[in-house]
Amino acid sequence: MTDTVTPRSAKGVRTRARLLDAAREVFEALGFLEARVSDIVERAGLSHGSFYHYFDSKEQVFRAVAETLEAQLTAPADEQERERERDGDEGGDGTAPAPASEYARILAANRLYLERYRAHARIMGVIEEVSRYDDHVNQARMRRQKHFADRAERAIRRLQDAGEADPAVDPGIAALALGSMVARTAELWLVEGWADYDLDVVAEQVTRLWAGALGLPVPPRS
Amino acid sequence: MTDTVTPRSAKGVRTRARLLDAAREVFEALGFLEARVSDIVERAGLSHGSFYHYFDSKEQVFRAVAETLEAQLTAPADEQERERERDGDEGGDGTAPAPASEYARILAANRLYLERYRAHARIMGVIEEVSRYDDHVNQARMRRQKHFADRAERAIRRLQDAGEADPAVDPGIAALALGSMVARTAELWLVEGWADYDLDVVAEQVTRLWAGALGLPVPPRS
Amino acid sequence: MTDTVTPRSAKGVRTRARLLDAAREVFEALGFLEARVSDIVERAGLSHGSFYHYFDSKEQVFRAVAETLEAQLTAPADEQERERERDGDEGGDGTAPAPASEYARILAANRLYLERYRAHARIMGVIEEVSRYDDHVNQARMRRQKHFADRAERAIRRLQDAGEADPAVDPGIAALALGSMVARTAELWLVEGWADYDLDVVAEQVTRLWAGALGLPVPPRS
Amino acid sequence: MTDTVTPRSAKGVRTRARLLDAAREVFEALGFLEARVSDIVERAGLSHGSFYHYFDSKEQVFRAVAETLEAQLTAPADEQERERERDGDEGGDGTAPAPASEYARILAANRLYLERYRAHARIMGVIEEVSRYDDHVNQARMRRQKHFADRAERAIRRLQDAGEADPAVDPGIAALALGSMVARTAELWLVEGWADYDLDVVAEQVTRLWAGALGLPVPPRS
DNA sequence: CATGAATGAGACTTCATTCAT
DNA sequence: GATGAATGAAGTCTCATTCAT
Repeated sequence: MTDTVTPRSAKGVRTRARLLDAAREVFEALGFLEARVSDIVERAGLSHGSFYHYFDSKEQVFRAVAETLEAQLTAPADEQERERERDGDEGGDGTAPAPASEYARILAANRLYLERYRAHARIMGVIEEVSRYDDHVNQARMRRQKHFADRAERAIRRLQDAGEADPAVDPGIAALALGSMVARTAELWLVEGWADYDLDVVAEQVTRLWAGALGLPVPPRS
Repeated sequence: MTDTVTPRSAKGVRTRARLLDAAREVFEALGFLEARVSDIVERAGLSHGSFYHYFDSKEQVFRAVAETLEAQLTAPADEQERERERDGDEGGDGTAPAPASEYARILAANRLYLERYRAHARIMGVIEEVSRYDDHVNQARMRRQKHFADRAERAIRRLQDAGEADPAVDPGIAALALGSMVARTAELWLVEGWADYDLDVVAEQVTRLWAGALGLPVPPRS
Repeated sequence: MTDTVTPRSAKGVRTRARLLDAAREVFEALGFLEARVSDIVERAGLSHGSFYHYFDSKEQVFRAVAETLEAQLTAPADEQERERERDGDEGGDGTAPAPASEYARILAANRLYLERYRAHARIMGVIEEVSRYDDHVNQARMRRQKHFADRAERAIRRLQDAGEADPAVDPGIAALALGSMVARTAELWLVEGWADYDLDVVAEQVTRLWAGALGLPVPPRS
Repeated sequence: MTDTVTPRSAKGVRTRARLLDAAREVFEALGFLEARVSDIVERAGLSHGSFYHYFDSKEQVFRAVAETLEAQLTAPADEQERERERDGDEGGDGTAPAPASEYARILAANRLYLERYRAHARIMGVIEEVSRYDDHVNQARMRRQKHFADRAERAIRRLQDAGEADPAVDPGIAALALGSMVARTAELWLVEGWADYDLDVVAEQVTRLWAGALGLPVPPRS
């Protein structure tokens, strides 16, 4: 009944990190079920004992991997990401980014989501897998969905109140549906290999659909 | 390596069907991983040997269950379903259904999809699970997605050619995204218990979003 | 507890024969352990039920196959075999066979043994296999060995009494050893593929060794 | 698919050895097919897991057991064995052993083979069994045969060149046949219980036959 | 005579986890 | 902190044989 441990020494911190890295790589390569603790410790160059010194179980190490991801997905954009967003926004003619229209705000959010998803596509696929049979992971996934849905719902209400969005739209259902649209499109495209699209194009298209769905004005053909 | 068998007698047909039914029920109750072959044969009142007389493995029986489902989901609407569609369409005031406007057609398809999904929600959730680690099941799932996406893509092109849908929309991406919207909304709502919505409302809302996304006219608030 | 049956009708006789033939072919192709009753009935174009109508078990059908073989191996030479023996005996110069010298008699017996072994090499290999874990089959094999050993022992005694064979040889041990020599040589050569020898050469060589071992005169280099 | 392991610690070495010993004993008592992995681990006082930590399968542990045996059978005689050889050689009258005549050399080799075979008769019988359906084991057995046959073949050629052995003998076939004689005699005598002979007598007799077969001088009746 | 559906005991094997060093 | 040997529960699958029709 060795209790897992939060490392106290610098060496312990490094060992734990090695295990986490190895775990992520193995899960990416094999999925959760195929991955064995042996694979993880082998890749980390450590022993079984060390693994269980830092983690309770295979499930728990996966949760640790997944939580890191979830945090990264819902974090506010960092400077680098805001930079890329401006680039993607300026269109082909090199003009300055549009002022923060509603459409532009949605586009920025969608781009950010897709970029992050793409950066971690493999492990996102495994999270989709594991969330089907691990409650903890599923709850984390649901929290993320809710996070995006709540934000979207508030935005829709605001736009309806401002007379810009179709008042016949149910903000709750619309937030669920539009978030689902982006999330599953990302999965099918980036995990399942649905087709070989360009990220800018996909971001623009889903944003166009999103805006049109709410009755917001959409830009003409670019 | 005992060869599985296609039943040659009426009794065999019945036994195989009993196993399939039992398997579906067990998978619905326990999910794929938790389900044991013992559970299935116990419920079917048969022996292990009988199971392996008809199926190679737990995987294979699940594929058989899933294929039945996939076929049902993509089949054309039967009379009963068309009946329900007319009921759902007439709104709360008992007026006649709208003539087959584009909106009405999309609504009908979405209602049908959601009704069928709801009728099999449990096993649909398990299919989502298994498709993450079984290639066969995943391919069947992908075929279903493609089936819906192709139909949607053709419809979008037709509408664009007729000058009714936004020509700036990419039909391929839009078909993927809108199909994803409905599919994942169904999953989160009916499998994950996202919220307790009314089917008519959800069908109307996703259809409104779908139509708006393409730039089609949407009805005013009902 | 269906008792096996000695077929009464002509049809039954044919069915049993089909099963025996199929069994021999399957055993030759797969060995005993790998062979399944399913393989046998499939090849015979019959059902499991039919198999157990005529045979008690997989062991028993093998014993039936083996017994047929054993009988053929120990039977006196038929006309055709005596014919071949004369051909092999006459050497390259077409002269008449030598009169029945002792050497010639031993050669004839060894040739006959090797020819029969070669004609059934596959199944002989399987008999060697099965006799290691089936008492019945082993006893049959031992009876065959004893049959040859007894004959050889009597011949050795006779030759010793006639002052032709080395009196220091123990007839019992020599019979065992020389029989073993021919039997295992046949197995290694014809079943294990030890080398690609000519039957006439092998027969001549083992006979030469056999005769020399007993102190009998051997012919000079042919 | 857990990788088996070469023990890294002294304890591991001991455990692996315990398993090997237990396996040999169980195989001797039950034969290969009847032996279960459970029997082996029970006798070793270990768990199933430990077994599969060191061996892939029942087949593999048998191969390890067999390889040890094969090595012992083909090793050069140790001091103790040479001692016994001298004892056996001196005959009943207590005279000194003959100088290393060819006959004496063959006798020494045959005695050694028979003694070793007798010391491991049970497991040798099981090796004969298993080699009929396990390619690895069969190949090891064939290597052993070839080892003895090659040695014999070289000796025969040497004797022929020296004008001592019958030049009409084919060295390859004779080596196969005489090796077969000793090997199968040992099996029938020591495994199948053919008769209750004395080892010295059998060694002397097969050597007498062997020498006579090659046309070498054999000692008169002892 | 023939069919083929049904049986069921039991062996092998995996791998997450524990524990002595 | 680290090692790796040891554990053992649990589940899949095979196939000879039986039996109802």
